[in-house]
Amino acid sequence: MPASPGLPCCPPPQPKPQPSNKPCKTSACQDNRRARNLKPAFKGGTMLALNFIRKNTNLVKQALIDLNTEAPIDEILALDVRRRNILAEVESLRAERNAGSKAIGALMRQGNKDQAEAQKKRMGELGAKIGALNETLTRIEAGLKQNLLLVPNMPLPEVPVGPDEADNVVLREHGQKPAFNFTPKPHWDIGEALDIIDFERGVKLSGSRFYVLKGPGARLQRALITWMLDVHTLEHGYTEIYPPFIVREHCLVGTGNLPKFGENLYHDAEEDYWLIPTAEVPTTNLYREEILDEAQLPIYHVAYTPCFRREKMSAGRDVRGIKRGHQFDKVEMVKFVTPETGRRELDNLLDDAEDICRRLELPYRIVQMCTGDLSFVSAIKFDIELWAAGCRDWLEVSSCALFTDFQARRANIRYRPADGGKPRHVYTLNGSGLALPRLMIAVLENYQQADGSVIVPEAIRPYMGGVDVIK
RNA sequence: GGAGGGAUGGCAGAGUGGUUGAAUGCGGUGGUCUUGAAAACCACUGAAGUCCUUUGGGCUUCCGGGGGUUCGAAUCCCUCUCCCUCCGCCA
Repeated sequence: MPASPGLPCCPPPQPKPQPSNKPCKTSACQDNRRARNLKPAFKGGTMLALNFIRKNTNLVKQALIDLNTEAPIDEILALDVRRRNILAEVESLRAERNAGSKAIGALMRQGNKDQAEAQKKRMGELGAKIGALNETLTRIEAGLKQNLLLVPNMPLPEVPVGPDEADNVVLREHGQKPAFNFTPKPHWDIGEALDIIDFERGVKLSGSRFYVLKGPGARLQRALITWMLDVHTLEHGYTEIYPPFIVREHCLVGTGNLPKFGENLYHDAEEDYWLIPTAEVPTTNLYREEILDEAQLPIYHVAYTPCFRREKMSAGRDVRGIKRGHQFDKVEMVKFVTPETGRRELDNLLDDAEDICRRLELPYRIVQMCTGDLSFVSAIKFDIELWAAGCRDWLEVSSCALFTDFQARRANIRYRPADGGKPRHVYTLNGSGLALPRLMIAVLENYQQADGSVIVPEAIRPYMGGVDVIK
């Protein structure tokens, strides 16, 4: 089944490497006024999704079954019919009024007052009619918009079909799980023994699911962050972004976190300020409401940010250790590409994330999400899971996904094709590269020694200020 | 937080109620000229929606967002947002 109206049907061309200091030619850089005064994203992109639903209703409904979810498709189609009927009527009335009003101007200039007055009266009546119809139309369009925002992305044909995570597919496994001649400890024991993770004081400050990193523990995390940013920027061709950690609501609508998943977000009670749950949100929205030049694509960005999540939906899960907190750090990669290159770019993105695991010499595996475990916005998604020897668990440290034009439609991110044709929506992708707490867990647990110390992986030693072993 | 000034097409910048989707300049595209190029000249140059007898044509909407006045709004009124200047506060 097609992922979207713009699904690529032929092998994409070789992606071009992105010069890291390419001059930024977006209109936002030339003049940031437009980027600040945003129109609702509805009129542009989302209408194309509507068009797709209209023409491929059966495909969409089958996709919803595969995704094991629901969306108000029938309501959308009904509203769509009403909308177009009323629109046709309103527009022809408007055309009539425009012509009539123009005639008034001519009559006035001729000094023909009586006829002008009569015409004014007729146009006034027309105006009332238009006003009433328009009010109905506004209501219908608002309803349509709300419903459309609840429709998930369509999975690519290659995504395995299954109702839940049991049908996810482990594609491959890399590296050797470390062998120990002692019983490896979980990271919460290692961290406390080395006095580099302070759970009690974290809870004292902020409650459950908070912790404090201390000394070499804090340094280890900082080293990993800096090192990963260096690898992605210096070797993988990404441009580093330091974005706001607080965004407006429309950004979260753009990436698909809202309106459906607001319960997992922190936001200001008085003002429209939301803490980001991932760097994906500000980074993807960087180019919202813009039309880029095709020559600017692909754009590769990498951003380090803290992430804030309420974990309402995972209450009670993973309460021990640092696996799942309300605040965590992450290095995130985001790509903006042409539709034709989207699928290939995902493989490259995944490889860029895997590269981090390989260089740290950590055992990992790649899991492909089946339809039932795909996120709301993803068309196809691969997770990277690191092996943690202490808790004997595979930890999800990265989710690499292609969103096709789903986010681009919601955030209205487009590009003008090099041949000068109509603007098209870009494809967006992202993947963690990587999430810090779980990466920390894997390092601590896999690199632990019998005496309780932890060896610092060679790749990040230059970033550890001479510390090779945490003891 | 207080006072004032602003927001127009890719950019600059006119436009204070009636063929203004928007002058003019720059940029861009195509053409004429030229051995080639430049210059000059000519033409074209935004987005979205919708309908039709759909390689095309019609209509509607859009001059920061929303609302109002009017037969008719870029133009008048209200409101919000953002930018700039000055004062206050501050990492």
